[in-house]
Amino acid sequence: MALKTVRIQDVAQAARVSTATVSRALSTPEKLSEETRKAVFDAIRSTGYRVNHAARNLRMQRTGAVLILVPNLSNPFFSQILAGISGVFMETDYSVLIADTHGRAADDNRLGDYALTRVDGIISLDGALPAETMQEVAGQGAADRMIFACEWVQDTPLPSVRSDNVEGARLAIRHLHGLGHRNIAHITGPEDNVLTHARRQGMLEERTRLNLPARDDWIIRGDFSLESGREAAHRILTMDQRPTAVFCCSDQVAFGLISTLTAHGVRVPQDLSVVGFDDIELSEYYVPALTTIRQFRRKLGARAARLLLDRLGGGPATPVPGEVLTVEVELVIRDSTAPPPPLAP
Amino acid sequence: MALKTVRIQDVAQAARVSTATVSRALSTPEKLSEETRKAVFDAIRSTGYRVNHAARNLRMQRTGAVLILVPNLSNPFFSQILAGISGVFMETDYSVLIADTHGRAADDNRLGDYALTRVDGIISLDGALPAETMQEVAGQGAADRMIFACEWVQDTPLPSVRSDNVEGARLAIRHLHGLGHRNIAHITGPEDNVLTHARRQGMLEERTRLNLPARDDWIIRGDFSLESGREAAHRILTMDQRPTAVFCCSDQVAFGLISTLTAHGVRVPQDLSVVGFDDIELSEYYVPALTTIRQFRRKLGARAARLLLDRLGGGPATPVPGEVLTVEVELVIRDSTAPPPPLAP
DNA sequence: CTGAAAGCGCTAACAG
DNA sequence: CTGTTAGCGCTTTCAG
Repeated sequence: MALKTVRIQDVAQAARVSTATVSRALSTPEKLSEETRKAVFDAIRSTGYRVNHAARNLRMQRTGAVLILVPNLSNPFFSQILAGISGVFMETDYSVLIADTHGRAADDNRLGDYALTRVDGIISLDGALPAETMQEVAGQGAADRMIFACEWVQDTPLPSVRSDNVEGARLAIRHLHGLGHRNIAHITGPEDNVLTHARRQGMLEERTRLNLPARDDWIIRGDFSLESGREAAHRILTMDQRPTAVFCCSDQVAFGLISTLTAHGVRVPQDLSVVGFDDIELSEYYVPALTTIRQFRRKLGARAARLLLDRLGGGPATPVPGEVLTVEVELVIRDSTAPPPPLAP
Repeated sequence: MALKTVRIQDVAQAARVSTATVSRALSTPEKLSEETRKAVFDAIRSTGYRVNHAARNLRMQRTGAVLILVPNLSNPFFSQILAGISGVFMETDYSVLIADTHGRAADDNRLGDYALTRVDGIISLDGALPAETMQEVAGQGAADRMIFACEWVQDTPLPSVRSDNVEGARLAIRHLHGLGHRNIAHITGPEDNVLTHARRQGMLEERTRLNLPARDDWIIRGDFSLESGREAAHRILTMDQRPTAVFCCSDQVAFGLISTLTAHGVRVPQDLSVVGFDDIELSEYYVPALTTIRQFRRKLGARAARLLLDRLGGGPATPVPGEVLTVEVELVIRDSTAPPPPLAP
C-alpha cells in the first residue's frame, strides 16, 4: 500500500454525497436516483476506489471466505474437485481457502478456529475428521455451514455430495463378469475410509448376486496409493490361486498394480484384467489405457460449492440437513480388461 | 454463530483487566506479569474466546491472507507445489487463498482487486500474466508483495523461485547421447511460456555442444499436456526420418507420446527412447517407468512461501528485487530410455 | 431518496 | 507493567 488507501469517504467527498450513499451504490444501486448513482460511480472510477473487505466483513459479521479441507493436496484426484469448487466461488465474492489436512485432520483445534473466525463455511473432502472435531464444529453452531464432498463422515447430520460408489463397484464387477471372469479380486482403500466401505460393499453385493467365488485373500487391503497397488501386486504374484481380474479402489492403485505386474511378466489384460476407479485424466493415456469407473469430479465439486452457497445465503431451496446428493458414475471401457486367459481355471 | 460471540472485552471482564492487556497477552505475552498473564489465559479458556480476524486485520491494515495463482488447478504438476507452499503458511497465521487463472489470468481486474484488498502477498505459478496486469500490480505498490514460483514473467523485477530448467534439458540430452543416441527430437511447451524457452535452450545448447544433427521438424510444438504428447506421436509416426529418442517438456507429454506410440506398435525404449520433465509421482509407475528430470516441487513451493514470508514480514534477509532462486534438478534414469536400435542410422 | 451517526472487534499510542 | 482511548473502513438503522 504505497499509495494512500482510498476510502469510501474519499469517494463520498468526490461525489459530493454521504458515505452511506456510496455504500448503497455498491450494494443496492437500484435504490439510488439515476443521477446520484452516476455521480458515485464516476467518483469510484476517478478515485480508483476498492472496497476494503476486512472492514466490510467486520461490519457484516462475516468473513467472505470458505474453507476447503483436502486430505492430500498432492493427490491429483482432488485437484479437479477443487477446480470445480473454485470455479463456482469465483463467480461470487467469496474467497476460497484451501487447507491440506494431511490425512490427519488439524490436530490442534485449528479447524475450530477457522470454522469460527476465518471462514463462513467449510467443504470437507476429508471424511476422516476426528469425532471430537466434528463435535466441536457442531457445538459451535457451525454445523449448518459445513458440508462434505466426495468423502463424508459416517453418521453425521451434515449434508454431502458424493459419487455413487456402490453402483460404481457393481458396474466394475458386472463388466468383468460379462467378459467371462469369475475369479475377481478387490484392492480396497484404508479401512477407516467411507469410500472403502461403499465400494467394497458394491463389489460384494454384485459378486454374490452373480454367484462368483469368494476367497478372503482376494480382498486385499490398500490405501488408494500407487505404492499400495505395488504391494498388492506382490501379494497376487505369490498367490497359489490367482484371480483373473482385479477391481481396484482407485486408478492410482491400478497403476501401481499394473506397473509391478508388468515388470514381473504378467501381462495386462491378456493374463489379468484390471479395473480402476476415478478416471483421472491420465488413465486414458496409461499403457494399457485403463478401464475404470469415471467420477465426475469437477461436477461433484461444483455441486458441493453450490450446496454450500445455498446454505450460506439462506438460499431458497435450502436442503434439509443430512441430505445426500449423489453424482452418477459411469464405466469407461478401455484396454486393461479382456476375457480371462483360456487356460485359466 | 448460534452462540453469542465472545469478544476481547468479555475476556477482559472475566480476567478483571483491560482489553489492552488481553490484546497484549495474545501478541506479546512476555511483557505481562506472570500473574496477569495467567489470569488472562484462564479467562480466554473459560470464555472460549477466539480472535476475530476481520477486526484484527482491519486494525492492522493487513488481510492475513496470501494468494496463490495457479494456471491450472487440475494439473497434478501444480498440486505438489501447492502442498509445499501450503505447508509453510500452515505454520504462520496466514491463510492461503488459491485461484485458478485458467491459463488466461483474471480477465477483469480481479487480480488487482485481490492484490489490493484481499491479500497481503501473491505467489504466481503462472508466468503468463498479461502485461497490463503486471503493470497494475506494480503501479499499486504491490510489487514488493508478489513473487513467482516455477514459472515467471520475463523482464519483470519481481523475484522468483524456479527449477534449473536449462540444466535439466542438458542432463536429458547428455543422458541420451551417453546411450548412443544422435537423432534426438524435442517436444516443446507452448511458445509463450518461459519454461519452454529455458528447456529448449538447454536442449539446443547441448545438442550443439555434442555436435548432434539438427533437424527443424525434430522440434515439435506442444503444450505440456497429455493430448499434445499424443499429437506429437502422430507427427513422429509419419516422419520420413524418425528420431531415435525424444526429450519431452513434461512428463504428461511423455505419457501421451508413449501411449500413442505403443498403440501404433512402436516400442519404448526398444525402438525409441523417451525422457520426460518433472518427475511427477506417477512417472515411476508408468509402463515403462519414465526416465525424467526431477523437479523438487514441494521444496520449490516451500522456498517460494518462505521468500514471500520474508518480504511480508520485512524479514532480516530480505532479498533484493529481481532475485532468482534456483532449485536444482536431477536426472532420474528408469526404463523408458535405452540404446538406440542397432539397425537405426 | 439521502445523510448523520453508531458501532463491528481489535490494536497501538499515550499516559500513568 | 497496565489502563484509556481513538480509530481501522465499512454498513445500517434512524431521521429527515
